[in-house]
Amino acid sequence: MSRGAETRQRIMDVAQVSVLAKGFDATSIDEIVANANITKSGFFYHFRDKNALAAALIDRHIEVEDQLFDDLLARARDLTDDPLQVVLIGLKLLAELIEDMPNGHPGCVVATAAYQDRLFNQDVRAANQRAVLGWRKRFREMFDDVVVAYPPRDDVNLDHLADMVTAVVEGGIVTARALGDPAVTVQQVLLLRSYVKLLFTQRNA
Amino acid sequence: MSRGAETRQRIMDVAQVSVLAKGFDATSIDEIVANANITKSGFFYHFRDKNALAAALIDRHIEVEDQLFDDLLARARDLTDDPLQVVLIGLKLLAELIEDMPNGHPGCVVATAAYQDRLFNQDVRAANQRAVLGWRKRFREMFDDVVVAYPPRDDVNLDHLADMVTAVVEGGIVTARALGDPAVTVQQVLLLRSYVKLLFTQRNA
DNA sequence: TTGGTACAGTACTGACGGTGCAGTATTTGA
DNA sequence: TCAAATACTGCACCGTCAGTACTGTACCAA
Repeated sequence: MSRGAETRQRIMDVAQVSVLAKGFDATSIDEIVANANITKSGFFYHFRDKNALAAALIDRHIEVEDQLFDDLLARARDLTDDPLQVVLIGLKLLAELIEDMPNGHPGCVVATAAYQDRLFNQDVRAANQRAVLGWRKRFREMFDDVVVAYPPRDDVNLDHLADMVTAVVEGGIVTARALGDPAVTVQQVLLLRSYVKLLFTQRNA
Repeated sequence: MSRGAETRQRIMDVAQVSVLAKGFDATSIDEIVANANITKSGFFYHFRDKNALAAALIDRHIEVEDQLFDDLLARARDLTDDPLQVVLIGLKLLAELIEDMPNGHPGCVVATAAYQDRLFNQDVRAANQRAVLGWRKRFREMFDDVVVAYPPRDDVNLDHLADMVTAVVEGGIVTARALGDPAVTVQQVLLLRSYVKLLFTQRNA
C-alpha cells in the first residue's frame, strides 16, 4: 500500500473508533486529526469535507458487512440444502451475531445517515441507498428460492419481505437504543424468523 | 392561556415546523427566534437550552400520538368485538394513516433522538424511553386479549411482539428514508399485520 | 407601589467546519 | 539523477452556531 493510502486508512480507522463510540457528529475533525497524528491540512488533503469521510466509512462498512453475510450464508448452506432452512438458519446466525456484539449492534451507519439531512449530502445518501438495495437483492434471491418449494400462506411481495430484514434490524437498533436495552434487536430478528417460518410452513405440516 | 404560555407554545410551533422539514440539528435557534418574533433572550427565558426544547417537543409529540392511537383503536373496536380483528383492523388503519401523510411519516422524533447521543441529553432520552414503553404497554394489552381466544402458533414473548410494532414502524421509516421511497413504511406495517394474522390464525381454520 | 413575570437589546465566548496558501519532505518515473 | 508529482506541515483566518452575561423595561397582580 502506498504512503497516501496508508494515511487515508489510518484516518478512517481512528475516525471509525470515535464514530462508533460517540456518533458521527460528536466526532470532531480536530479530534481525528490529533489521534491520526496528522494536521488538519493533511485531513483535508484526503477528504474534501466531513461528508466525504462519512461516505468512505459507509462504503467500507458495506463491504465488511457483505463479507459478513456471505460467510454467514455459506455456513447456513453448509448445514442444509433446503432453501427455507437456509433462511431460517441464516436469521438465527444473524441473531447470534448481533447478540455477540458487546454493546449491542454498533449503531448501524445507515440509520444515522438517514436521520441527519443537513449533516450528510447526496453522496452519503447515495452510498446509503446502495447498501439497502444490496440487502434487498440478497434476501430477495433467497426468498425466490424458498417460494419454489414452499408456497407462501399469505400474499406478500417478496421485495417488501426482503426489505423487512433491513427494516427489522434497523428498527430493532433504534428501539434498543431508545429503551437502553441491547437485547431488543436480537428479539426482533427472531420474531422476523418466526414470521418467515409461519409464512412458508404448510398449514397441515 | 397566559402570555408566557402563549409565547412558549409559539416557539414550539415554529420549531416543530422547521424540525419536521429539516431535522433538529438543521434548525438553528436564531432561525426559531426570527420566526417566532422574539429575541434570543426570550428563547432562553423559556428553554434552558436546545435540549429542553427537544424534550418538550417529544413530550408533546407523545401526547398527540397517544390521542391518535386512541382514536384509531376506538374506530377499530367500533367495527368488531373480536380482539384479533381489533389488532388487524388497527394495523390496517395505522398503515392508512401513515400512507396519508404527504411526504411519508414525518421522521419520528424517537429515532432522531436515539441516534444523536451528543445532541441530546438524559432528559430527552428519558422522554424517548417513556414513549416506547407507552407503546409497548398499549400493544401488549391488545395482544393479551388476543391470546385468550387465539392460541399463538409459535412461542413468542408478547412484550417482544408489542415492541415489534415500534420496531417495524421505526425501521420502516429509516429504510424509507434511506431508499427515498415513503411507501416502504406502509409496506412494512402491512407485513407485520400479515405476521400477526398468521401467528394467531388456527392451522385448520 | 412594590415585586414578580416576561421579555428586548447588546455584546461576547468557544467550539467547530472549512478555506487559502506558501513551504517542505518524500516518492516516482523518465 | 533530476524533475515532477504526491503527500503532506504550518498558520492565519472566516462564518455559523449554541450558549452566557448583564442591563433595561413593559406589564400585570396583590
